[in-house]
Amino acid sequence: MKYNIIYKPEKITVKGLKQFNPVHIFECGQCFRWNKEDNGIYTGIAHKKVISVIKSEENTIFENVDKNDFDTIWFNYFDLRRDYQEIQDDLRKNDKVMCQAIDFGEGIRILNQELWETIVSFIISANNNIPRIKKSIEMICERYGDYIGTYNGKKRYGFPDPHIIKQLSEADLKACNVGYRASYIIGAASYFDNGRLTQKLNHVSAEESQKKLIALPGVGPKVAHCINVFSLEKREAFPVDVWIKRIMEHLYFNTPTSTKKIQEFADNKFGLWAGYAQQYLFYYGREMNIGK
DNA sequence: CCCCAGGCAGTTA
DNA sequence: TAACTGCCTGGG
Repeated sequence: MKYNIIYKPEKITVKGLKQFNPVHIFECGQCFRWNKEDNGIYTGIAHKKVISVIKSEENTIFENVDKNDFDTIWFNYFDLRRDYQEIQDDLRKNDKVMCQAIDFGEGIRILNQELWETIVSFIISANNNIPRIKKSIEMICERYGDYIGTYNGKKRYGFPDPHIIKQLSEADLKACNVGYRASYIIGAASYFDNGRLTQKLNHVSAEESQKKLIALPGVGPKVAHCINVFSLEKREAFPVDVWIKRIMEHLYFNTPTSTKKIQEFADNKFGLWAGYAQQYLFYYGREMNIGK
C-alpha cells in the first residue's frame, strides 16, 4: 500500500493508489448520492460537501476539496488507511471462487458513510430498486436538506439531520415516493434524535450494534448488516440480500439454501473480511449475470 | 394487465 | 421460529 498525497489549492492528487475503481466503488449499491455527471466525472455529496473524483492509471484526483477536509473527512470516507492488498490476499486463500470474484472487482473499496444517512438510505432500499432509491433520497435532500451551493451548474443539498426529518409528516415523505417506508423513517428519526442510538455504536461489537439497529423501525437483519458494513466500519458483517443469496447458492452451494445457512457459512469462511467478500461476490455475480 | 424490485412487520401454526 | 402475506411505486 504505497501512495503519495499531493496537496494543491484546487485539487488533491493521490499518486500510485492501485485499488480505486470509481465504477466499482460507486455503482455497487453501497452509496446512493454519487453520480457520473454530464462531464463524465463522478461527483458525490457527503458531510454536506460536494466532491469529485477523477481516476487515471497513475493518479486519483479529488476536486472541490481542501486539505483540511481531505485529512479529516475524505481520507477516512474513502477507506484510505486500509490495505486492500492484504485483505485480498487473505480472501484468496483456498478459495478459487473468491479469486475470480476479486479479479473482476479489482479496485472496489467500501466507503465509511455517515450513520444517519446510511440508516435512512437502507430503510428506503427495502423491497425497492436502485434508481428509485436514489430518486427518493435526492428528493428528500432537495426539499429538506441544507443548501450547499451550486456546483457544475446544479444546486446541491446535504442530507437532512434527524431533528428535521422527525418533524415531517408521513405525507411529506410519501411525496418523496418512499411509500409505506415513510412512517419507518419518521420513527427512526425520533429514536435517533432522542439519543437512543448514537455514534457510540462505533465502539461496540458487530453483534451488539446489529441488535441495537434492529430496534429501529424499518430495520431488519439485512438492513442492519448494511449499516454495520457501510457506516460503522464493521467489515465482519455480511448482508444477505436476494442477489447474494442467489449468487452464493450458485457459486458455493449448488442448491437452494436458506439465508440463515448462507449467513453462517459466510461468517465462518470470511471472518473479519466478510463485508469485503460480500462486495466482491456481489459485483462478480452481477457482472456474470448469476441468478437471473 | 401482471410481475417484480438489494425486506420488513405482523400474523399464524 | 419458520412460513406466509401485504405493502408504496414505477418500469418491463
